[in-house]
Amino acid sequence: MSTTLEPVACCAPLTASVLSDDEANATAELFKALADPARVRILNILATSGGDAVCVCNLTGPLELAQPTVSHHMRKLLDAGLVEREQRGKWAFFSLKRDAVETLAAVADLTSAKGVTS
Amino acid sequence: MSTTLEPVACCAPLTASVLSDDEANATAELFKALADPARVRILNILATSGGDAVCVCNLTGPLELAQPTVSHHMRKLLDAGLVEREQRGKWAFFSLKRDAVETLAAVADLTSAKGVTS
DNA sequence: TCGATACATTGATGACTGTCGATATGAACC
DNA sequence: GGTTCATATCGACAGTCATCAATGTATCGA
Repeated sequence: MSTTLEPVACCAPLTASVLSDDEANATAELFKALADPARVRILNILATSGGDAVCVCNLTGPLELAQPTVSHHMRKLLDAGLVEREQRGKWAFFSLKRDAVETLAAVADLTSAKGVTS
Repeated sequence: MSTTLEPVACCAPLTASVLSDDEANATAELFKALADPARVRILNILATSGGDAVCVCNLTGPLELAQPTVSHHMRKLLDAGLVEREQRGKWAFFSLKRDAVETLAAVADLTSAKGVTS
């Protein structure tokens, strides 16, 4: 009965499907955009603003960060496709991009149990 | 009619609830654990292995990374609470931690529309 | 006990990232 | 046109991170 309990070699063929480089990179990039407390707070503010766009001057205060820093973070979120930018006069308004957030939720689920879906 | 279209000041009171430092940091830490292509692939391999634990020697191959590097990534995932470690003789087997993945999915949803529940 | 194997840890290095002051851009108002 | 205000970009700095060679630790087989 020692055969099944302690395999001589653990390195089985590993039939699991491995993500392609592009898929893994894209997923990591998406998570990188969220891997910072300031950006997490920004997205939370946007999410809890009832769908309305928020201008940068409304973010520097709660975040306690300098204006260039906030601008830097907004660019990251913009590049990741998580937010949208809309110019209103002097002000730049940002809002959550719905489909991107759905993608995020999907990827989070993908991490848990995808790759075997039919 | 110019009053409502272009506000003199955009900086409204901003009633949105701001995440606490601890909450934002914890969320960012969780995403940091996923902000790397290698770790994304590792989780995907663990997820697609049908719930069975996978040993490190099954990871170095597909990941094309040196053994210390894989060990480094496993520690990150372990610290984030995303995986569990089980020693079987010489081998270290890792498996996905179910509740942690559920937390991840919850946080991903939190980012989209929490703070107004109830 | 000895050698081999699997994995973790250390130390070093190169690359990336968050932060902010200074400056540039651009729109609104006089 | 000139001034003011909101935002973006640049440049610099400090801190973090991914990577791997070398080494340490622990387990198994002989």
